[in-house]
Amino acid sequence: MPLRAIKPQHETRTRILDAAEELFMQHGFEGTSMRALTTRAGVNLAAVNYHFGSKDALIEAVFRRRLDPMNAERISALEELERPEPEAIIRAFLRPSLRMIEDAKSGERNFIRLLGRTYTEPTKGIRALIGQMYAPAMERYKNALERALPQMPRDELVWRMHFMFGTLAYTLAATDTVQLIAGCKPEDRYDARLLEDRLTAFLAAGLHAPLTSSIKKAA
Amino acid sequence: MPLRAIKPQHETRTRILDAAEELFMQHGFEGTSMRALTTRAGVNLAAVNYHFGSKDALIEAVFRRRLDPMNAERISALEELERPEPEAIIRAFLRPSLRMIEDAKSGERNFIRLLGRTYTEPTKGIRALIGQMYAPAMERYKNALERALPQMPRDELVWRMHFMFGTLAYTLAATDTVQLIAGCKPEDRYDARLLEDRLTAFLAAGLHAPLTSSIKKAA
DNA sequence: GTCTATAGTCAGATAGAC
DNA sequence: GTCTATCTGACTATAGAC
Repeated sequence: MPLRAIKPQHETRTRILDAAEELFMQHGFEGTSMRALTTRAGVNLAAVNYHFGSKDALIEAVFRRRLDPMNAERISALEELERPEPEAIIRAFLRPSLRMIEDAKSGERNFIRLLGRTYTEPTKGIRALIGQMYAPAMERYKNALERALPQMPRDELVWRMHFMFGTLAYTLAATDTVQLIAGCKPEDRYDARLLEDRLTAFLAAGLHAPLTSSIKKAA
Repeated sequence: MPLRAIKPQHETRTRILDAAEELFMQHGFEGTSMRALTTRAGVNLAAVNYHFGSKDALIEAVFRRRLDPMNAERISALEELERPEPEAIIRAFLRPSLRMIEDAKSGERNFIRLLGRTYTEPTKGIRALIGQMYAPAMERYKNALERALPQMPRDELVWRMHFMFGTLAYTLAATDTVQLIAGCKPEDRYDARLLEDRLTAFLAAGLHAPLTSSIKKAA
């Protein structure tokens, strides 16, 4: 049997998802037309509506394809930790997303940047969707950090998790053209291991920051 | 002379800018039509083109109105520091933007959320514009932190500034509907002073985080 | 400076042949 | 499943009266 006979079951779907990932990342959801998208994918204009039903449903599919496995990986990485200390928990959370920036060949790098941008997406529906997909992993990580840091007021922990999440989101979304602070070594940007070390050092220190009197008072 | 005779010089301009701030925040740039915008502002459809020339020029004006004064404030706050230690530098940077979230009456709160979102905006022109407006303040803060932390490798400092910036951006952009981590006290969200304390504690600790061997090796 | 009316373009979606 | 052709609506921008 010739190899060519094994044709991907949904090649057109995949081509559309890959093109959508790239163009949504570059131009945003509203800025990407169905025409541009189907042209890039090399498929017919009507294919998106045939396979996904609508542009909105395509957006949802783009996130589901990668986000559900990524969060499943986060959950299993957390469960496999023998000694769930804060630093290890942070690394377990960071790794699945950082690994994607190294993969320039498949669209994972596109996706991870798109994701970083979408945390602050204006459209309500998309935010709700993302929140829903993250919820199970978030709940477990929150519980794990509460156990690892029993002395931390719960409100303050939630804020610090927000801060950690923001740092990751921004780091993932940043592109070569966003250089608010000049002087970044471009080659370090795609070194997931080094970035993980940098982020972990920064975030673990922030998580352990001493509680000032105003913070204690608010708790 | 009746008070009503004192009419703001460019009332229409201001109404447009306020409406743009709000709608851009809610629906993004592409998602906000001139029709929706002028209707909300209570002005004629043609007014945007008359006063600003185009939709793009309006977007630029929205940012210039608040960002230029905000960064000027950052620069003067930095220059007024007697002992420029890291924590004081961080506070000087955070304060002008956090103060805006308390002001629910004028559009400043809208603006600051819009700004948080725009750091990761896909459109190249807008990113370049924002970068340009930030450049003078960024350069000075970078220099101040380099002097305050002489033992820190320059590359690592630049990364940590990126992380700090991301944390701030995400915190500003987050709305009531974005609740990736459940359990945030809503009333704390608009307390700028408490938020400044929380952010400063977290960021200062991150900035001082010990350098791991992999980070030292990369420097 | 403000308005109406409209030009000119492009969007997302679909009907129906193959 | 894939295609062409096309519908309907919305968009930005502008011309020209007041």
